[in-house]
Amino acid sequence: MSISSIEQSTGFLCIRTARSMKKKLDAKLVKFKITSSQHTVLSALLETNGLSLSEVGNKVFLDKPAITGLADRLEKDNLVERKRTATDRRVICLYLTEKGQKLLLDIDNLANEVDEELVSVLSKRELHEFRKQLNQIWSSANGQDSSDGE
Amino acid sequence: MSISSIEQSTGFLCIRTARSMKKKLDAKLVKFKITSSQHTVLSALLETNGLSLSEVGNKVFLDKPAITGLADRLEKDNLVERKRTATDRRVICLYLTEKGQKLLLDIDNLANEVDEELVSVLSKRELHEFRKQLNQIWSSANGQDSSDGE
DNA sequence: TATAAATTATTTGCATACGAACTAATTTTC
DNA sequence: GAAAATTAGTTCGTATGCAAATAATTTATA
Repeated sequence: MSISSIEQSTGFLCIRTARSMKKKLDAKLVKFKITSSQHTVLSALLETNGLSLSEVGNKVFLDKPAITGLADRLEKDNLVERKRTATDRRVICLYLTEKGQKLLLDIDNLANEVDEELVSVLSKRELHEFRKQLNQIWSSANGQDSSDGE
Repeated sequence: MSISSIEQSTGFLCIRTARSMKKKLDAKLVKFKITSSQHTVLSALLETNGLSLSEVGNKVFLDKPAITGLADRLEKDNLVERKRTATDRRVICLYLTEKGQKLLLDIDNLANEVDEELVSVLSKRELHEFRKQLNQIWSSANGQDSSDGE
């Protein structure tokens, strides 16, 4: 009978750390009146301006309803724009507005700084390892790897 | 001028991985009709049955409103019980019910299995490093002492 | 001792997230 | 060419999380 303490669970540790990181990111972004989740969507669009909502979801790994909500709020603030495609009228593409592009460029440096600050306790080698392990876990949880079907 | 892609952000990677882990944990727990967040609260009480809501919050690192909500839902399902303390009538303590204790013992092994499964892509050494780094980042972000007893 | 300050839990308001069900549009099948 | 299946996005219900404001109670202090 193992009666595990919470800290023994790696899942708990990871969720706790992620929550903490998100909190810091949000705190830094609040002066720009966007959240970290919104920032990831904007960033995805900076790479490729004009993505369908589904494509955005695949990039930031969020479900459709979450993207719809994020797009709603970003559109309300005039940071993105919805445009229905002519060729396939089911598809709605998201585009950064002028305001959105400008905001994103302003934020870009800050976002990197915050990110570096968060992991500043790790050495370069450790950080490299850490990122690799995060990706390994994530890939196995989302790839065709996991032996436990369903 | 770095125009960072999302994957370059360690914060994003960690949040994404944590979300993925939480999703798996929740999927495994759904047959017991509790969520991973609720499970952490129950686990905290298994260690010490009878904690004030604030103490629970400190254990699982959630704010008071979150604990209030979790306690509401757990109480609704008769898994915990609220009792106001006589000595300090501001304090409300949470206790596991019979049902809660039983459920938690049933789950305990499963929770460990899921957790191990999630990190099964890492070697023992990597897992040790990974957990250490999670704790380092979390500690520095929360101004805690980075003395992880393990 | 009167009252200001601190503490504990709750409430309120906002923003995520997820699953299920729904609508609209397109593609596939027969 | 019409029914069926598929796809894209939205809506709805539930559960988190957080910040700020409230209420109740206790402690500190002038």
